[in-house]
Amino acid sequence: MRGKKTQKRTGVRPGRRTANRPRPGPDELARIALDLFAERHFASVTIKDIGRAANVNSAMIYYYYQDKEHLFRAAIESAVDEAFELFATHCNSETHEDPAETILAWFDTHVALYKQLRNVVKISVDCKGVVGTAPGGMEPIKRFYRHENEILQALIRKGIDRGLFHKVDPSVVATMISTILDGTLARSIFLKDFRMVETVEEFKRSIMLYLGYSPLKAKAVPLKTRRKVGA
Amino acid sequence: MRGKKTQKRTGVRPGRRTANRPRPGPDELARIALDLFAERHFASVTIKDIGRAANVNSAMIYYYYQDKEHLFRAAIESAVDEAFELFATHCNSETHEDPAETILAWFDTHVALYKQLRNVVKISVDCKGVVGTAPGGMEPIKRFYRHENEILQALIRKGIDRGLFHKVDPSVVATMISTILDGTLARSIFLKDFRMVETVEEFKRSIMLYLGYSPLKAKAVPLKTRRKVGA
Amino acid sequence: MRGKKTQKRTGVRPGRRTANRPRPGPDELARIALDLFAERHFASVTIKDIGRAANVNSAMIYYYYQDKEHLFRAAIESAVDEAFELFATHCNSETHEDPAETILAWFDTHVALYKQLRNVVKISVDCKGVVGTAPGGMEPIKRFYRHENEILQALIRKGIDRGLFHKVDPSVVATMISTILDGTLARSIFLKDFRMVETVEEFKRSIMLYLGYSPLKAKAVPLKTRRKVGA
Amino acid sequence: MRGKKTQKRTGVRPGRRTANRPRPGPDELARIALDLFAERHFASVTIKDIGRAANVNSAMIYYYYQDKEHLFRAAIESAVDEAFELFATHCNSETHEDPAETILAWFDTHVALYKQLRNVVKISVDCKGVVGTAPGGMEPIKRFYRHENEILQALIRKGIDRGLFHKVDPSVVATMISTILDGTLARSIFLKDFRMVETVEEFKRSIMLYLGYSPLKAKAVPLKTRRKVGA
DNA sequence: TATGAATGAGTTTTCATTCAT
DNA sequence: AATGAATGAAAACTCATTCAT
Repeated sequence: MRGKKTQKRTGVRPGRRTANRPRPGPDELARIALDLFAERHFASVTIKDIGRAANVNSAMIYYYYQDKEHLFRAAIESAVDEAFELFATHCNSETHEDPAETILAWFDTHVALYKQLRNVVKISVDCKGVVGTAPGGMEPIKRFYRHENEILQALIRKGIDRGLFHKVDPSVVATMISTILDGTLARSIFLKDFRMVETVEEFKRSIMLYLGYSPLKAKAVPLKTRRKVGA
Repeated sequence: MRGKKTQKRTGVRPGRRTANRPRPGPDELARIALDLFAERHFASVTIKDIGRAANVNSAMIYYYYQDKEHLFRAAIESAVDEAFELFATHCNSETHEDPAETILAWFDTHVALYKQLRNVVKISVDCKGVVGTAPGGMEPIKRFYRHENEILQALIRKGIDRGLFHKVDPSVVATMISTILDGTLARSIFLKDFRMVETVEEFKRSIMLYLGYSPLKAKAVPLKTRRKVGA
Repeated sequence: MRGKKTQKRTGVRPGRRTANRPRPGPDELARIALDLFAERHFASVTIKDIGRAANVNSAMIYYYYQDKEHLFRAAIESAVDEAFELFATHCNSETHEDPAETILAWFDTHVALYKQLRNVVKISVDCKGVVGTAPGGMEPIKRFYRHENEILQALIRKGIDRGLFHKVDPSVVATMISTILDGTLARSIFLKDFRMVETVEEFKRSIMLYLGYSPLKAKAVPLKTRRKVGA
Repeated sequence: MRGKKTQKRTGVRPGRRTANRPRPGPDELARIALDLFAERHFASVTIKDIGRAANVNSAMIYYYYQDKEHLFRAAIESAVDEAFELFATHCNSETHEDPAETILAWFDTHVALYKQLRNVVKISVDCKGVVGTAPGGMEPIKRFYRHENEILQALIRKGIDRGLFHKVDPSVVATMISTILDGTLARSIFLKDFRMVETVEEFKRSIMLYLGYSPLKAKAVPLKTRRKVGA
């Protein structure tokens, strides 16, 4: 009991790490964990798995995070943040005059980046089972969908204002689009033979039809920079 | 595979604790397990949980099932079977002449029974993480979606044949509907404030629009050859 | 992930135990744990230690006890019960007419059985640090000391009633005796060279002096008509 | 052994965070650790706890102490030293001519300072479980009790010499007093409703009775400086 | 001196699974 | 069929201790 614990342990001693590669901090950890949580499930991913994936001693995880669950929450936030960044990038790069085009590009973005975006869906589905009824547990999820909704609503409102779309309820249509994309991402999780591109292409058409949008109307409006008039 | 043979359906059997309720056989077990798996997750549900929920000694589960994973597979099948039954019931009760009406009723069925039907979505999302790459692991899921697709395709084809719908690709539209419903069910899992009824109502409108369906056309069709037209 | 868990583990399989010796139930477990807790400390005793001492797989402890702390509580109760039994045996066997003799025998009992009785003291000292402020955590301890106090008070009252003792406050003297015995037992824990027998002998003398008891008085009184002789 | 050499007592030293408070040296560390060890238990107190309590990076503890156990030993010594200081203060301030008064004051000191003094008891009880059979592990404890015994013996001998006390065995009575005080301190640890003042008051009376002391005898002796004739 | 980061060796606890009866 | 008891394997989490800086 006494001296036994004092003995120098042979072999590798703690406290080294000879600068192999940039050691992951809490954020990298969360991002790495996200991938695992999205692929398997909170309960199926072990702390050691995460440590291994991050090339970190698994005890380090507790240095940054109180808990596996706290890490999970950080991972959710990470997923949401990542999605927000994608959205931001999208909104900046795709500054079409025509809101319809932006919406269509929105669909395309989901197709192109479905691997990242479906993480949000996967984690959302798991989330309740993990955080239970803990206060604020579902917050990031809600935040994500609220944000997405706002973006879409704004676009729809813009289209209506310009007389490009029917006078639909922007909130409802935004939810429809979001729901369609959720369904698309969900499917891509569990159905290997899901023809995402093809299906999304039809969804685009369907939504435009629903909005009463025709490229003709858009063309009628004289605008300076107009690229890619919807195929 | 699921051990139906072993199950005695002969009502109350002799024994000590007969008074309480008939001992659950493998099928009941799978159904009970399904609820738990759908609510939490494969890895978060213990065999004892299932035993407790089924009022059965957890060792008994191994009498019927080789494995927790085998039970899971049975649970999936159970979910799929249950969904199929709902479909069958739906198809029989809702024998509308007009395929559009049947499709619309299809949406309504999902709204009405979303609690059962979303189990399929939830379990589908989890499935890959549980059965991994095991052969046949995803079979029931695939079967489910194939079946749903067939039903929907048949209806769409019928509509096209009767000139009620545009000449769309039945397979694609079936997938669209299915995807929309998946999105709807998925959302209902993790978004408490999802306005399912409202949203689905618009989806119905949107799909009908996409199919080029108007009630007028349907009424225009003469009534004589209208009994039991499709199967 | 799939079949790996199904594989038959070679070597010893769970579920046997070929009737070597009577397997300890929860009570034996608590008693065995008591010895370890009394010797070391709650936090220094591992569940494996207890399992080893009881010749039981340490997971079995969780079959009977929710928790290490619950086991500790059971161990306290076990210590208290054991002490109560000793007290009961003592009271039955030592039915002296003279309460002074019973009190003196009480000291002797502590000397004779100090190894068991000091467990109560040791565990009492540790207790607060383990159960914290949990409700009812200190209950058994309190119960023990209340019980001891009642026994001693009754004896003192008897002595006073018979005119053998001064009119002291029975409650206070009972506490004094109890405190002396605690001190004695505590010392025996950490001082190897503590001369318990000798010291207790003097304590006996001291207490009798304090009570104003002399064997002469006791003997002087004829045994039948012994009611309230002294003033 | 305890690293007193290393400690700078030169008030505030230069450095960054000087403003807050002087960095604790090994002695302060030991004293702070003592409080924690006395309140919880060696094994329940982490090095980080101690660092936090001392407002020091826990790694610094290893700068002063080889080991957690070494720190514990220093804490014991600290407790013993602290008690010795109290004793010394007591002996100096309470220089009664009459040894009985000094002994009575001794009891009072314990009542007044029980919070510090019971640390010794608590740690003594824990000690064996921590240092095991390590050589010299129990030394400070033994030293403490030997010292206390000497003080008390000297007083008793003085009383006997002056004809104030019966011719008792000074060693035994010293042990009795010490044991009573241990019992008192021990109780105060685990029994909230222990009436210490009241009980100790009776112990004082009891011991004086045992010693055959009466204030009258004391008064009979002419003495130059006599303050505070026992109230 | 000081400190943040790192680590190996536990410790408690859980659980699928099996066996004797 | 049924069940209580048993077990090995792991998982989450802790912590004394050490190292680079």
